[in-house]
Amino acid sequence: MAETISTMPKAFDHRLVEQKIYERWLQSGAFTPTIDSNKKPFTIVIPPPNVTGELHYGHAMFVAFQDLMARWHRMTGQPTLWLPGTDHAGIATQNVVEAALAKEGLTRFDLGREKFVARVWEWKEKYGNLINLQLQRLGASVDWTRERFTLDEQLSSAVRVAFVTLFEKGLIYQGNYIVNWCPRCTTVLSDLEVDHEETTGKLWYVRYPLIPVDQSKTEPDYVIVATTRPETMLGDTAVAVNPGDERYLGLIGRRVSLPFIGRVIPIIADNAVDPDFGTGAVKVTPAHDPNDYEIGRRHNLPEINVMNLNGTINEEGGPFAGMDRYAARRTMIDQLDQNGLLERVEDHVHSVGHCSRCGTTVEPMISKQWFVKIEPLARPAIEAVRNGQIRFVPERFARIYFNWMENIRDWPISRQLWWGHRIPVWYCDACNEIIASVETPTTCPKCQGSTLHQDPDVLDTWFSSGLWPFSTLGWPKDTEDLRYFYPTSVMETGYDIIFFWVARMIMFGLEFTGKPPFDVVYLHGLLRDEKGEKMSKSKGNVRNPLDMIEKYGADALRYALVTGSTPGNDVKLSEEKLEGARNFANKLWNAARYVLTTGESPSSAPNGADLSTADRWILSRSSRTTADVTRLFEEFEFSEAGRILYEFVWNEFCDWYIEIAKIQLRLDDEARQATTRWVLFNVLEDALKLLQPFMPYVTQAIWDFLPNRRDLLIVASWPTPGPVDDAAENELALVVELIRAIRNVRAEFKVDVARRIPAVVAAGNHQATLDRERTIIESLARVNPFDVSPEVSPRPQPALHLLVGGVEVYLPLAGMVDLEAERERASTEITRLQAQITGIEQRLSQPGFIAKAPPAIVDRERERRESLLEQVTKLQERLAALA
RNA sequence: GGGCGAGUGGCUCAGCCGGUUAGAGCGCACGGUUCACAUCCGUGAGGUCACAGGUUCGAAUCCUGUCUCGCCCACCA
Repeated sequence: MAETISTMPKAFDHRLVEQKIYERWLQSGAFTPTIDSNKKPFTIVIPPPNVTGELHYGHAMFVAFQDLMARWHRMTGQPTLWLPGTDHAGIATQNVVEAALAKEGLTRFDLGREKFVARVWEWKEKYGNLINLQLQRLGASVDWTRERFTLDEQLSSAVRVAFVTLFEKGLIYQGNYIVNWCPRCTTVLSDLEVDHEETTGKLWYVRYPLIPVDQSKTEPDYVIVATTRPETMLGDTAVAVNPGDERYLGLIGRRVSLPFIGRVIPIIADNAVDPDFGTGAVKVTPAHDPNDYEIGRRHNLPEINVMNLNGTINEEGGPFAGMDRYAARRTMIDQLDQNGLLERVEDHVHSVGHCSRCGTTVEPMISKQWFVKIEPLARPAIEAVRNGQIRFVPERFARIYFNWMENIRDWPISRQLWWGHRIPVWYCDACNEIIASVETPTTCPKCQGSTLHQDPDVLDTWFSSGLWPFSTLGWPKDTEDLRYFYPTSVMETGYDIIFFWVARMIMFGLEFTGKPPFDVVYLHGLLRDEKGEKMSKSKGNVRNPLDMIEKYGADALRYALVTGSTPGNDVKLSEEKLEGARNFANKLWNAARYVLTTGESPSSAPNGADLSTADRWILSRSSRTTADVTRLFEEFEFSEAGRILYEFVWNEFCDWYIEIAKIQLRLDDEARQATTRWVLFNVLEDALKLLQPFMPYVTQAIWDFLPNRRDLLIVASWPTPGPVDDAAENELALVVELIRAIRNVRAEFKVDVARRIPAVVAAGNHQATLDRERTIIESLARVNPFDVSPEVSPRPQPALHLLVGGVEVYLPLAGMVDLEAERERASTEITRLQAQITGIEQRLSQPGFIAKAPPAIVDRERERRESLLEQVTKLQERLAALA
């Protein structure tokens, strides 16, 4: 497969390689794991994207993280399954299709249920395919042979089994309760599907006429109540006051007449009433307010629903029947005002619930719905996290999870929608028996009647998503996949769906499989645009990841998404960041180009004694990087791993080792050349392996050029770190520092880049090192001659003077040395060093430091002081010499 | 009303289970077209780590409080 260097373009062009490489991955079968009972698998099920539309950046982020994990684990030899699929996304998809229909001037009712659902399926086909295409373009190493969709027959059967199981355990019940109702979607919503927004509304003070008991003139003739939703007064069935409120003591038990309707309703006492709010008297509308609902239940008040499902007033609303709720509100206020029943109006800031899918103001209403009794499911789900069976990364989200789970309320699961899993409940027309059944029943088990009709509602889309980690693997059947890959390893998703999804998966996983569905919940931050705004279609700041892939490459996008952030913290993505990542991919590409031009790597590893200091240094750095990246991956610190790889590749391998390698290869020394090539290839290969999870395309593209490469990089084995070589690292650090210092003065004194300057070095005990590395120093610092001896006497004069560690360098630059400036430089440096010494001495003399600080720290401080003092001495001698 | 996160060079962010001289990328300044790369190379400037207390031999890092920004939760008629 190896291509030749001559075909390697000067810059990495992702457009030329990405799709071909993906094709090869597919053909290789590498994405499909081989089940091996001797090996522990690594499993991630994808958070199924909604088939509402195309993927956006946020999806690209989870792809980047999950693919990184999958690719890494695959290379460590674990059978790795990353299972793809999509979510039918009930209300969301129904709404987008309805919106599309609206453009044709149609509603779903014009089509009817069957045809409408067919339309949604067409939509699903289109966007499901687009999503898959996008996943491929992103390089997702998902196992397409196991692709799932929440409405697949198998998954639908899982839904029915789950429902019936809960039903039979008494954990699913049907009831009339107050729920959130979206009048536009005409469906119930769970609390989570309601977004609350601070809104400045009005508080209307309305007079409710008291029914007189005697004709005494001293009593008031009405009670004033304050309301933000006057239209709901049509359904009032009481006025409530706090039992301790002295103002109203005499009125409790009295009755008022409800304006417009004339209904006579009692004044009751209830502790839920806050005497300090409004007038201290509150209208009670059990059918349209959650608080009032509770009060109503406590006092056995009638529950009068005054609204139709579309938000218009129903026949209970008397004169307002048929009007929209807001039109009714305006009309009622006008009339109250005209009749002298409106006491006053105030501005009032309160939070108003909106449908999270369409933005319509939600109406609390009493409605008959199916609910999951959640507490019995929540308890073990809390415990599983508390006892560490499931770990949240970052940990703080566990507290958020606990807080929600401990205050959880029953979950309304029925939805008055057409797109979704039909509730597996049938009603017998003859005897009204309720039949929950996995298979469609034909006769009523109670009366044997054969006229049955199915509940028209569908299930909340999250009901099926909650089963996803195991329904995708075959549950409720006891499949080989389920046995092998479940529980899954990591659930990687955004922190915004902890309640919607993560919590439900944990509850359902424990309930239905007896096991936590995953070991770790890794939560990435949310992606924001360069201004820090949440990306959303309504804001118009969503960009198609394909555009960015086209421009910068999938590798760049992925690298940019994974680095420069911490788990759980939001990420701002700018094009500058993508550019940087693209440049990094190109840097790697060019490093590889260079390595390839050097020829071929010797087939056998060199004898350790043949390695130069620089060889040993880069191999040691490579080992350290390998160990660090592996550790960071294990700790889910992907960003940090990406950063150290960047530094290693760019700053160590490219900036230093390759430059040194060029020198070593120029030497007339075949053994040295061979060794250098071996090191170049060796380090490059490991770097490619380590970067494969971040940048799978460019690394594979380079891999293809390496000689004797048959296998794909994706199935190469993860590198194991070799030994570290502290001696080599220290020696090269000195060499680098020395070269930098010389370059620094050259730049400062504007010495022509090409010009070689002489250097005289007093190396002290670094004599051997500098002698050995002289070729490198001469070449990279452009010095010649490079005159090294333990001590220099006499000192060159005039000359620029540098102090690097314990090494003194004299640069006798004819005509450039200004004695006064040199004195200045030396004394500035002395001042700087003295300040450091003073700092250290303060530390050392602080009471307790020597006694309490770890000895290693104390020793280090002492050594530093010695070294600094030595430098100061040298500088003082220098100063004296300049005088 | 409760909770969480953030505040570090011009910008975007690391570091934060305490310990040399607080790092990176971008931007900026100066200098570079020879043999991997101008999507580049070399050199440099730039930070009272939001503020105030405290703990400690030692604090960007731990504790308390304050301010600013963002987010989440909550049945504010």
